[in-house]
Amino acid sequence: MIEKFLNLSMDKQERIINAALKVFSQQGYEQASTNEIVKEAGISKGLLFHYFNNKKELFFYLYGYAVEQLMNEFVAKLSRDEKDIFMKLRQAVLLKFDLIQRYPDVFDFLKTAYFENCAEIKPELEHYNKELMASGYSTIFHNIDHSLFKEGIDVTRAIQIIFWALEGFGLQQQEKWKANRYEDINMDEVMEEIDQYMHILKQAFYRQ
Amino acid sequence: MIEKFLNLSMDKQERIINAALKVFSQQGYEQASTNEIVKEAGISKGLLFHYFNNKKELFFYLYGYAVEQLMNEFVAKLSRDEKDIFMKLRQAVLLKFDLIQRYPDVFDFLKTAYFENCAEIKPELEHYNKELMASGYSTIFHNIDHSLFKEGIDVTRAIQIIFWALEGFGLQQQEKWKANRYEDINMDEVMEEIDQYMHILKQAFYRQ
DNA sequence: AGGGCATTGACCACGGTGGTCAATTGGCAT
DNA sequence: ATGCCAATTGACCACCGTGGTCAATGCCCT
Repeated sequence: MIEKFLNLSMDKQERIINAALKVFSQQGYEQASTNEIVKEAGISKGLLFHYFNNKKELFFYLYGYAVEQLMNEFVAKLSRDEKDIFMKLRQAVLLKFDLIQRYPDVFDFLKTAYFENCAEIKPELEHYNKELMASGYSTIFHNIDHSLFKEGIDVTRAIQIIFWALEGFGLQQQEKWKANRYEDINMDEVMEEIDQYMHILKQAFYRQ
Repeated sequence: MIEKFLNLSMDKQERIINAALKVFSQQGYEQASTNEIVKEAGISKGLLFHYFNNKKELFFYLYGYAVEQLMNEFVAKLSRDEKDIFMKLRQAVLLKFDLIQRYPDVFDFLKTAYFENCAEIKPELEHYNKELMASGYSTIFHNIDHSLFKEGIDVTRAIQIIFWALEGFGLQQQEKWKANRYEDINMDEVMEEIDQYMHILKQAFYRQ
């Protein structure tokens, strides 16, 4: 079944994958129609169900693909031995923005999958999602040097605050970007803005 | 049409409103079925369409109701002359949690309405949502005393950070509460946790 | 008794769904 | 050329739930 799909030429695989990612991420599992997917991919309905037994199987194949595509790169590129939380988070954000720009549909798919509500897939999905988040967080927060912080500061909470600040900033940016296409974004400006926030927090929390 | 609805006894109005709020907030506009709403409200289909011309009209009536119920109270209770951003945000969060507990469905409705994607209502809705957020933010950030901050600090960004920290904390809590019923929550513990974060930020940003 | 509003729920046309399968195509070995 | 088999098509299916209607009924007041 699915071996047939894997024997396809790479670009045909990708055409189908991208079409499905797009439709699922725009409509959510239940609303996403296989009709729209095949139209978007430029193949016939029959062929899709020749490769995947049913909608659910297709969805979870995509989920696996997306996780592999994004998370593996994320975990791989985030340097394991960076001990400065600011540098680490800066790196993580940069990487995240890079991934969003390079694989917008993959990223969106994972995001909507995270909030998926459909009963048919929710339980299974929730389990995977938890693992995913946990591995992401551990990659970020592992091996952080607490001794760089001012004495008497609650380091765990301080780190949490730094993280929330970056998360908030990220969401604010995404709100701004809704209209624009990703290419038109001046990443230098964005990073400079981030660094301003980091600077404030560094002065607040780090030994001078 | 709708005058007939307004002439109903309060508790019947509320039964219908609550049913509709619940279904809309759980399923989103398009997925929400009028069948389910009337079943939940314990009335017949015909009656619903006797009060509201169509689904859309019902939805926007609910939206107005929800805004009135929540925002008016929020704006009214948030003291206009509090100049300390920490006190103001503490008040705002407390108020927000209180509203979530007292009107969970109303709150959820507004939240899902904010992320609504359905083309039939999105444009109109987006407009209202923007106004809503703007008025909320201005209520919070108006009349803040910048002179309480340490010299040389970028106050605007510092305030932003404080806000993001609280927002992040709030989201983290909501994640935790997903399982629990709102009544089982120990609000004192939550507030104490908040105060710990506030304390850290205060030390970081305020003149001592 | 009867006028008139509140209320019912069976009914409708419709659109779209996930999935199937007999028929066709296309490429390759003979 | 021929035969063969896998890749591919798209018309087709049964099904479901939808938003909305409307003739009929219930109920209350005069």
